[in-house]
Amino acid sequence: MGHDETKSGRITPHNPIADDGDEYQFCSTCAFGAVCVGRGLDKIGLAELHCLVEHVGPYRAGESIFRTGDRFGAIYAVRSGTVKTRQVDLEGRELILGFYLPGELVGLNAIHPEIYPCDAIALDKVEVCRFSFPALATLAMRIPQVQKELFRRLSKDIGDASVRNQEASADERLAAFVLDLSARYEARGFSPQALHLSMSRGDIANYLGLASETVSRVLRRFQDGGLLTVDGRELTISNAAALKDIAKNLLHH
Amino acid sequence: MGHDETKSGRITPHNPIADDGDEYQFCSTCAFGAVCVGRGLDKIGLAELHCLVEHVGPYRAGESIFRTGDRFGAIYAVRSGTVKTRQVDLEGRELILGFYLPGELVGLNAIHPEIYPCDAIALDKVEVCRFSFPALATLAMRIPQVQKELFRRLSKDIGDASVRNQEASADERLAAFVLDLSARYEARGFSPQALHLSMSRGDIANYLGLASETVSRVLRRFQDGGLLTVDGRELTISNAAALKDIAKNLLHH
DNA sequence: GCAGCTGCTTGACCCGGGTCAAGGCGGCCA
DNA sequence: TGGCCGCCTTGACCCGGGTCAAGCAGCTGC
Repeated sequence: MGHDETKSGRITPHNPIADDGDEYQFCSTCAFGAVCVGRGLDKIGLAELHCLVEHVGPYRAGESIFRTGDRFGAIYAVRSGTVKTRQVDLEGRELILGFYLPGELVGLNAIHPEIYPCDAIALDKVEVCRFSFPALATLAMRIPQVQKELFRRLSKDIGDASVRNQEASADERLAAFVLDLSARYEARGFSPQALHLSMSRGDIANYLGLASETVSRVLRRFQDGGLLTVDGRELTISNAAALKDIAKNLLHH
Repeated sequence: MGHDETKSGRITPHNPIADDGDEYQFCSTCAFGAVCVGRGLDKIGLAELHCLVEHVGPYRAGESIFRTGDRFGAIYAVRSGTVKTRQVDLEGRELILGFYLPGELVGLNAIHPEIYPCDAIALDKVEVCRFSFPALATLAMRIPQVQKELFRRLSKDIGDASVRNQEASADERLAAFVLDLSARYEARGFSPQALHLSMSRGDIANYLGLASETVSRVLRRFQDGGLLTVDGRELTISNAAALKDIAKNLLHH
């Protein structure tokens, strides 16, 4: 990590901010940054991103990062832990919109209404990076990769949301949910087989449009069929191929 | 279109592009332009948008504007007619993602995969404006309103897509669908009471996750209850308040 | 005119999964 | 250590809406 790669004509070897190692270290733990690095954002761009980011947290399970109706000012990248977003309808029923793992962006759906349309709630100990949206938009005017990355992330969320709209059996939904989580963990360097479910069965059910009893029953059936093992909130996938076959119509890969 | 514009020092008084009336006329019929005007895009910005837009069509009912797997290069604004987007799954079943009325943007979900993830199909005679996305992104780097409008539209589509994910009864879905169409027509200057459904019952059913028989039955029930009148594909809303009450949990306004 | 087709409507039946209810299993605090 | 509370599981029952099937209305072409 302590390696300094002086590109072009850098001449301030002792300046900590000039230490690329530190930059990368910072960004390898900060999700959005990591993506930018991966996608070719250069070191100067990275440094600028670095300047406008603000570390927030840790939040404890149950605490809100933002709430419905708050004025929109920033998007958040999850650094550690898991966040859920939810709406509460007129009758007080909860509707889970999504779960966000480290490296994922929360709040993109608030740009349009300029008000957060949902609550973002920590499911466990959570740390986030806060990106002031006006500042980010301004940076995007100067750095094409930043703009491109924002467009890409926004577009991706549209696609992801539409996939969920499909009518599908409980088995298909759950298989797809498990595989989706697995792939997202894997993309972040975690094991794709052994996953920890930070959310309750009730949250999963709500998110998938099922009853929590159904989630229990289907998981048991999957376990009896040798597709996976569940022990409380620890889940181990043992036959990914079979799960993929069940979920094939929902996989957007 | 044969107009040439010299930006910054404008010195060509007889140049048709300098005629603001023409510009606005153009954009009042071109959906995206209209929005830009409404949101304060200045005349110079408008002229630049004008340059990169390309009129395409008319398409006849059933023709594709783009197809699944085509390389992403542009987004489309509907000028007239109605467009549906759909995916076809492995078993050949269709899944309707959305319907697009004049003034609405199609193709935003293709930015991320860089491949159109769905087909866009004309439901009747359709004309569109084609915006080269690279060109639009470049313009967005220079004109904040263009960038902002793109972010806004992308964000809005995320919110709209998530709303549909809710579990809801057939009555709620249909009431919300009718009211949504009504509001979108009204926003474009059409009557909010008397709507023409360009899509088949099957398409509506598919979009809402219902069977077409159910759509028929619910519409009949609504008609018997005096909420609306249906005659083939002509629909007249007679009791919007009652519909809103049925759909209240799905209305995102 | 009639045939044929496609989209819509209506009825009869049935099943996936929601609901209700009764435990079981931890985890936390006194 | 015990009692409580939240989460999870499992069983029994039931209903909304899907499916199947039959008829109907409007359109196009011969």
